[in-house]
Amino acid sequence: MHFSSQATQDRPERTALGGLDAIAGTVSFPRNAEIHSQGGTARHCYRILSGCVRTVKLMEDGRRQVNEFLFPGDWFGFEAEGEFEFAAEAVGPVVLHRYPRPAFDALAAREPAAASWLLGLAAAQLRHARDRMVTLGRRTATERIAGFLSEMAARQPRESGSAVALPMSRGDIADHLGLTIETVCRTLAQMRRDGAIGLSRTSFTIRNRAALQALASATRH
Amino acid sequence: MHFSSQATQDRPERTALGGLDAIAGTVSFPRNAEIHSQGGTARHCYRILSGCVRTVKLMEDGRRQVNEFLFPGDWFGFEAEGEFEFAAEAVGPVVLHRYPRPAFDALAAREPAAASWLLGLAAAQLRHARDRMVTLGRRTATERIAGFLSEMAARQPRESGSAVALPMSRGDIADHLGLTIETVCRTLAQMRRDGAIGLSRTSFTIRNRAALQALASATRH
DNA sequence: CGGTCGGTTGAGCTAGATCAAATCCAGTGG
DNA sequence: CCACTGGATTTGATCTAGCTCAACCGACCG
Repeated sequence: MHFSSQATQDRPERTALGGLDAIAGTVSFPRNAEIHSQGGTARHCYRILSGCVRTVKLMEDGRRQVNEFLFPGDWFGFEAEGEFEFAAEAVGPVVLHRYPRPAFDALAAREPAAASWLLGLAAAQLRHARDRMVTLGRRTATERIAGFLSEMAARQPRESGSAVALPMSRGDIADHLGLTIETVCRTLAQMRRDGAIGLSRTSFTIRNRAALQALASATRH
Repeated sequence: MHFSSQATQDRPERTALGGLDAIAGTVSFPRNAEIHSQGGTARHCYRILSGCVRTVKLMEDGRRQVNEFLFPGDWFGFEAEGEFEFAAEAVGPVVLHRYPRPAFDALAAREPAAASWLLGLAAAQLRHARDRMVTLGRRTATERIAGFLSEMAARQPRESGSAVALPMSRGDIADHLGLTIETVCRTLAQMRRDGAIGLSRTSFTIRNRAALQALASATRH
């Protein structure tokens, strides 16, 4: 899978896209605050400075899909045209840079470097979204959870063997992976019993990377 | 859901992006031929002139995910960086315009209009991919099938009430919706029995649009 | 110290998968 | 034109991964 791109694509802002600094505003949100709503007018796009954001689609009857978890350096909201197709919510306290869409779009239209950087960003998110379709369409609960833990570990730079933060709730994880809270709990508990991971409410450690990888891509039958 | 964008975004080619014509080659593929392979070097991107293409991800053990079905006017392969993350295959006989990536990328880097058109294309596919995540993560088999039929009907311009082509096999549909062939068959048969659709192997007709819409977005419980 | 809100665990239940036959064509050859 | 053949589709019977319902736990908070 590909996760590398999102965390590293804030670079152009400091080089070819210096113009972005000029239009950025800094905003903060507390835990569970709505940064923008599903269906709301897309007036800004955002880059995360600190904290974790979830993007959420809600069905009329309350079923929920968490499209992605976003971390410092990640951008969101730039692909909306007119209105947001999903809500963005703060998982914990977050600080963001916020860019007004008119100025942002104008910069992309004017600066070829900005446009191509933005295209790369969209392409990376598209590739990531397609990986997730395989997960949601064809993987078992154990594979989904193991893959999710691996992704979290890969996206959080830290010394190997140390704890990986799980800032989001079990419900968020369930709605991200197309499972229920109970299945997430049970599967995590089983992995702990098997010695693959250490587990606490808000973090985990990889005890046996090979076992976790095996679970993430188990060949069926 | 959004499907409109893909079928209409060949327009700039005839206006601001006249340069694309100069680098296009025309190629044909027979039924089930591989247009490009998963993991192959991304030397071209493509636009469909006629026929239907499926983009496919294959897991090591043979589980398959059909990311999308593409129709005349749709583009694919432009978001690959280095190598393709999925294979593209001809559902039936297809004719394509093929664009060498170096020339294509150069045009996008040079022409702001080309870049912004391409960004719109990527953004549309991203929004579509995210709609599909809700389907794959949270919808029932009946909702998936009803939604799929509605999408096919919306994407194939034709006089209302006439038959909608289903050029792809039941297996393709199953792998697109994260179901099995048997579930696809049974669900379609049930909808026919309920009078919502007329059904043949390679097409269907909408007999009762309201009933189909209701099935596509049934409120659970 | 009691309340509340996540999280965990247990006991069935069911939508959809799996396994197993038919059946239906489309294409082929006579 | 018709019989034949192989893959695609349909239908039936059964199984099970993951869901639902329910109870309990435990950390944090005022």
